[in-house]
Amino acid sequence: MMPDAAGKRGSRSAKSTRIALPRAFYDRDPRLIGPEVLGKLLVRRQGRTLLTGRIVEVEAYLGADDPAAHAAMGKTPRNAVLFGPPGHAYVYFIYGNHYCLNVSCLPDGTPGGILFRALEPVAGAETMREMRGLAEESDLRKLTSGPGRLAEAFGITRERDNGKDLTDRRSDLYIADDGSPTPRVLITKRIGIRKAADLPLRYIVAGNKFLSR
DNA sequence: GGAGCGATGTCCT
DNA sequence: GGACATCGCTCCG
Repeated sequence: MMPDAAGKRGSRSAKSTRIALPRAFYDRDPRLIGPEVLGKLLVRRQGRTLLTGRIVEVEAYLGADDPAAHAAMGKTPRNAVLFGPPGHAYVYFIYGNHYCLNVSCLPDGTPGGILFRALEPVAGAETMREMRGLAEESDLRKLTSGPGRLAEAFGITRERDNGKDLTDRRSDLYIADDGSPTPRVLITKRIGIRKAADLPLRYIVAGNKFLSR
């Protein structure tokens, strides 16, 4: 008679409280989103298997003020998603070998994004291992600790996923909040870039074992 | 366990 | 033609 979810915390299963992060979450400065998206889940439907990873490391990329950002030089066909509405996947191919996943931030017309750098596997680790081509006894940390690694483990490619709406729970790729507590966050310099290398725009879950490097 | 380096596609100058 | 938001392999200690 009183369907008050907030008052029934103890009786809710984790799955029933798993909701997609809404578009408004992304309609902000990436520097605010970075620390808040840690602890959320990246969810992928891969055939019949559900792949899930907890987000433990991200980086913020800005617009014209950030020389390291793909958006710094203005809108091109490649980076157009960063200039579009918030909450969409920006996937690019780098070094001839790897895909990287970002989510667009800020309102339509204003560029910005968050790069996903590391996940902690939650469900579907066996499938992730197959996607990565790793042996069964290999270290779990090799699955998703690095932007190229997590993209491979989740089968993320530009062809399949670029531009996809990550706020749609019915999609085969979205970001979810399962109500888990906000982790303790540390902020460091970004990794693997030449330009603007000293800006403190990397956000990590303190002490997590699945960080890159 | 760390430095060095090759692989390799795509974009922009 | 060069740069690149990477990875995994060597080689060296």
